[in-house]
Amino acid sequence: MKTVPIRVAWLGERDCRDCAIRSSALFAGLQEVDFGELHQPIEDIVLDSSAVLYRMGERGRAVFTLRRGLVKLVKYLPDGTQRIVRLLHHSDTLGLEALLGQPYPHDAIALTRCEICTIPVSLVERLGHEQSHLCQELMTRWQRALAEADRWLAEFSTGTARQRVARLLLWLTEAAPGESVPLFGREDLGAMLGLTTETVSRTIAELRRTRLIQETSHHQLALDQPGLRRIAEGMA
Amino acid sequence: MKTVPIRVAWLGERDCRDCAIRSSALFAGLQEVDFGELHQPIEDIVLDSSAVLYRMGERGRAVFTLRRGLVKLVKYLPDGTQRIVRLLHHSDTLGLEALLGQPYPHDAIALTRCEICTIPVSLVERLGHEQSHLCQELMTRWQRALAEADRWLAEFSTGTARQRVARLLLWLTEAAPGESVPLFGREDLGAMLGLTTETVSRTIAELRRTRLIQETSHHQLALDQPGLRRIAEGMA
DNA sequence: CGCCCAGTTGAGGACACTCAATAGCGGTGG
DNA sequence: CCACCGCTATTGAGTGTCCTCAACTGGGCG
Repeated sequence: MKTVPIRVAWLGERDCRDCAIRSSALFAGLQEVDFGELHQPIEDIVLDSSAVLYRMGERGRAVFTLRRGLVKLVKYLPDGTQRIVRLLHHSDTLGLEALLGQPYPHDAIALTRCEICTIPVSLVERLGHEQSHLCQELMTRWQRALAEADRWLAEFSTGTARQRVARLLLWLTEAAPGESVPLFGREDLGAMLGLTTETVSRTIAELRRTRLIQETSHHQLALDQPGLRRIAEGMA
Repeated sequence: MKTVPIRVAWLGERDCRDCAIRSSALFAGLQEVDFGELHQPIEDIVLDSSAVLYRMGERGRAVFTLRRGLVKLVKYLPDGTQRIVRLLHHSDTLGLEALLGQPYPHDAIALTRCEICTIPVSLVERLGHEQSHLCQELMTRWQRALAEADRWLAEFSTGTARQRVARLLLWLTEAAPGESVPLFGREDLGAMLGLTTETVSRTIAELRRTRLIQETSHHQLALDQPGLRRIAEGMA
């Protein structure tokens, strides 16, 4: 269990009006006029892979919108082993617990280089009083998180190692359509799937031998999606 | 895959003012005056064990507060096997997805006899416009659900069969402190823990032999909590 | 009374885990 | 520039757990 120092590059502040993911961002429903209120404190940061966004137990003063990259949420069992309970990607929201004044319930750690919007809780609260639409938007975030959690449980903790790995790879293509799939460290994959690093390694090696996955460049994969889908569903 | 007919006993309508779990219920924060608005449409129903509250895919027009009993949320994998993704108990909220106009994402099925408040979505929406406090309350519900989901993943899908069963039994005592623990069918237990019915059966039998659990009456257990805790943490 | 379903138990095998040794890769320093 | 170190990934052998298939038991209910 090692700690990675936070390395943050400040991109400077920007206006949400110009944000590339505005349509899927937290303030999507607000009318133009509202943006006047919030152009100051929102900050846009970049995290390197394996940098820590926040730690479990920290009292949060911000929620985050993930603009680019992948973030893992990590829980630790009593015996010290870690379990990755969810993966967040483009346009997902992190740290909603802060809105309720609660400490963050996981470690949030970047799996790839990430761009992240930092939104102070105070700002959301201020807007929340006037904008009942924001409430709807927030609930949608919660709901999405919950749906992902359920799916995670159903797909990535059930079935053989081959099935789990196949499902995870397919999930990763869905998460970033068109882009090539990043291949994570075996330890992370194991923690996501409830498997040991050795088992994951063997499984990946076998998928490679049978040409269902191919490494196009450094830690980037091309998938045989139909083939993997057959495996994921247990038809192989 | 069999279907169980809904058996519903209508208790008649009642005023939330008198509700026994009002302090933990959805409208906890509303001032007295607000109750005038909502004494009509909230209904209080009773479900027998294994009755269906709602089915996955149904377009929901109500959210539910569980006043008494246990409810399972069931998802079905592509191959038809079922997985119980969460258990709900006293004062939990179900079907929040209906507030977003979405279909329910699971089957909700009573595991014990249940008392459940049915709250029309229209009512929540109506109140939501005036009461920003309600928004906070709703988010708290979402958050609790998510925390449970994460815990579920970490505790009940990891470790040996003995550990999982022990953790689930301990969870059940937490969920209803003081009361005796209900022992579910082996099939349900398996679906909760990602194990087969046979494995669960063997494990339960072994726990019984080693006196860590004892059947006090029909499907009711007394637990050796310290002993089970040792197993749950892997110290046995 | 006998059926039916749920639970139990057994035998055998498959799969994933453990422990351990090796191979590859990147970075550092001589 | 190359040798060395450390870390990650890979591979192997052996073991243990859980799954599968199957037979049997017992209680509840028609």
